[in-house]
Amino acid sequence: MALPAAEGQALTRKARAEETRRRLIAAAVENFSGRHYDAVAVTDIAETAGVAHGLLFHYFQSKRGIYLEAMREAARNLTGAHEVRPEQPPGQQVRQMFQAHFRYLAEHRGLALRLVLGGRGADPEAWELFEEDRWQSIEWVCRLVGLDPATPALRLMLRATAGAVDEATAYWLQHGQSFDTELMADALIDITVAGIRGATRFDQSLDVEKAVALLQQA
Amino acid sequence: MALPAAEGQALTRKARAEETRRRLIAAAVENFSGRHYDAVAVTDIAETAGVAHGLLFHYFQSKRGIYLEAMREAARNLTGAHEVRPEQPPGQQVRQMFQAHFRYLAEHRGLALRLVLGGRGADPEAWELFEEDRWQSIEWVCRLVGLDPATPALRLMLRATAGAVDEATAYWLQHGQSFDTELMADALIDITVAGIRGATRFDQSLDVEKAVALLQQA
Amino acid sequence: MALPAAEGQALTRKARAEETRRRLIAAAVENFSGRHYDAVAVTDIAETAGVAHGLLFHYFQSKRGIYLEAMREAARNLTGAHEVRPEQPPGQQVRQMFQAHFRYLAEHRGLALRLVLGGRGADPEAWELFEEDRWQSIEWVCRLVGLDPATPALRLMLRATAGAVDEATAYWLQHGQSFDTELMADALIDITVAGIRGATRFDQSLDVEKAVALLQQA
Amino acid sequence: MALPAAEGQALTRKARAEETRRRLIAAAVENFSGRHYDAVAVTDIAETAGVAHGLLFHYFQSKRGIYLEAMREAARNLTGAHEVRPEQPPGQQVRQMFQAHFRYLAEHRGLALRLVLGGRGADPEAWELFEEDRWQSIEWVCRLVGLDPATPALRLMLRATAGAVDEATAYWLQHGQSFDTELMADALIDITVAGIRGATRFDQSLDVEKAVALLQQA
DNA sequence: CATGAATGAGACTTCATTCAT
DNA sequence: GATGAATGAAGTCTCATTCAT
Repeated sequence: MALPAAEGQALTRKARAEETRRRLIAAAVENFSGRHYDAVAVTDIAETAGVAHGLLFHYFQSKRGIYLEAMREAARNLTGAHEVRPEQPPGQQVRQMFQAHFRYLAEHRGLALRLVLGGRGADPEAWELFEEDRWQSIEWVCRLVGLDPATPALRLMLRATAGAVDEATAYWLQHGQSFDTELMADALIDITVAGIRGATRFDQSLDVEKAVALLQQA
Repeated sequence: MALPAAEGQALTRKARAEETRRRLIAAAVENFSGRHYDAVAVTDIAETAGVAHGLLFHYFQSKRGIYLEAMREAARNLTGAHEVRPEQPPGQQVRQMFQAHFRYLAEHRGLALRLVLGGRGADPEAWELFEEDRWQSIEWVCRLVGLDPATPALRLMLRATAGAVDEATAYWLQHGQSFDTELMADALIDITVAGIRGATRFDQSLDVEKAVALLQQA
Repeated sequence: MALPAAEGQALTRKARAEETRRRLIAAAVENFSGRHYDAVAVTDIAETAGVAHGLLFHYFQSKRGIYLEAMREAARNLTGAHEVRPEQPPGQQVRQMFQAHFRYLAEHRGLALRLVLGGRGADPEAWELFEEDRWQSIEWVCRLVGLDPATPALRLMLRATAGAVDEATAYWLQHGQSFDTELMADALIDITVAGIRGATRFDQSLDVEKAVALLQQA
Repeated sequence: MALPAAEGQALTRKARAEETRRRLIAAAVENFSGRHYDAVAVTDIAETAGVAHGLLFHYFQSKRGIYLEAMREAARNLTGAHEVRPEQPPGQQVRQMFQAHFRYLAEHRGLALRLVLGGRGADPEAWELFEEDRWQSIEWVCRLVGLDPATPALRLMLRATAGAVDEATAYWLQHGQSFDTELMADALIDITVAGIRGATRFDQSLDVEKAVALLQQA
């Protein structure tokens, strides 16, 4: 009976540590969402989390360490928000994904504008984390509509299309979200279709019409 | 006889000063193209320009001062590179503009990837400078094909389209520029057309077919 | 029946605790032999010993505490290595002591070069521990050959002689131990003799010839 | 007439900077003479010199930078103090060198006990600076009495002898300098002679008697 | 106009030490 | 006895900015 109690205490202690760690990551996401890397001081994060700044080094070794951890966390959350109903037709799923994307970023404005849409200039290593997310979405769409995501021309055009999605999102967030997300999803599918069709200019062996039909099928 | 000599010297001094100033700005563009704001030290710029770092404050008051001046210079150069032949049909002019854009950024890779395509995260104030350029290009296209650039739906979609252009450019620069710029221009015009057409989803009073026809007319 | 069991456990616990303590001291000697005081972190020692660093404070109160304990241990070991056969003639015993000294330090190179021969600059308090050893050796030699170790001139010269022994050892360790230890012992006895004779320059009442004869008698 | 004035001012400015630099080095020597490397804070040195601590990095890049510079300065000064009259017989010159050595270190007690005699444990790199000095002295003595300083056995024994000199100095400094430096010089020459003679134990082809005679010739 | 010496705020990081479990 | 989370002092170093010359 003493043993379970000890175990219980041990768990409590470990759990509390894990909770502290989580608080630090959350504080980091919050701070880095608001200001860029160099403008955020380690002390700020510790203060936000309500712990001594030394603890941050105990858990993450360095400022960059917690930064990347925070970015990974943010990327995981964004990916997690993309869930769609797989039993629906492809066009519907893509539309749902776009809308989920808008919704999540609208709820995390700072994170959206600074980290997700912030651009490669701020921090290439962190950018890569979200870039990987983008490619996974692109490949998911390709598989959904039967296109080979390895085709260079498609990659170019779909990446360009993703840029359109990002800028549309940014514009939307910065102008009071005064556009209907359903219409935005549709309009961005239009652009995606144009991107896919445009790819055939580079690679005339591409057959995209079936994919286009699937995307446009409401 | 003494006066003209003095004037001559004054002119020489002024000219030399102007030359120093220019060297400093060039050095700043070079440095900020390679590393982000906080990673560039004032000393680095002065060293690149071959002057004492104190002089930089004489001309530009602060680090941020020379930074913005350098960004303005870069934006001016990019805009200047967009020149097209106004006697040609609109579609041709847009295509030429795209190609000039690619060409200039390919010749200024660091500036392109960090500053122009670097994203709003790196430095919002600098981002604004290039953002203004983008809007001028968008408005120029609108005027060229008879669209009202004040239409909100058009602004959203054309800004999204510009995002596609930027990401296409970035992808192109990062993958060995292994796509034909003429084809890229055509494919991006396809996307632009899709963007313009997509705008009608938000605003059914829009009539874009004449504009689309002008753009597509090779 | 329960009591003996409890006693057995208590003994086991005490023994295990003692073993942990020993492991910590050994880990401390190892670490301080390789790097100087400030370069060794408490965590390093705990890691080497395979325990939590908090435990170190339970046993030794402070970093300096375990440091001095480790130095004492090292000094004890060095002294312990100096054992000679007391039935032999004095000169032989001194020669044996020198050789034992070489042998022990060769087997504990890090400890030798950093702690024993490291010099008073590194840490005066630790230096004192080994310094005391030296004086005991000096006094042992004096007694062995019938000299009064309290004579100031002798103390000066014999301490100088000990310096020669140390530097000879250091040189030997740093040059591949490529000198025969027997010859080194003889040569250092020569220097010791010169030191003893030199003492008479300061104190003409000294009579050292009998002592010298004892030392030189092979 | 304006030009010389300007030059004069430039010189003044440069000279003042040089003076500041010197003050920093002097402050560093002072601080490092009193406490070991890690116990000295950059701020302490700056405070001693009466300047902002940032200036120290302007001149010496890092704490270690100024440390080594200070050691070099100290080594230079010690070497400079060794001047002897070259027209005198070798034995006399060696005796004079010893005495100059004592005198200089007596006047720089902290530097002597911590840096010169401080030992290799404190900082190997700094130790090397003084070690080089020692070898130069050893080679100077060899040349003076016609010995080949490359002989391994001689190197071993003379380095050991130098250890005797150092410890004699330390003992002397720590016991009120209550021994006549002339007698000390003579006694240490005795030890040196014993060292040189001892070298023949390792290398029987060595002929040292002429050198010994030169050294002993008062 | 030009220099670069001098300043000092502020950043990251390390680490001995404490203490609840 | 043993753990390791948590603390916070202290230190090195960078760098924009000022200013006398």
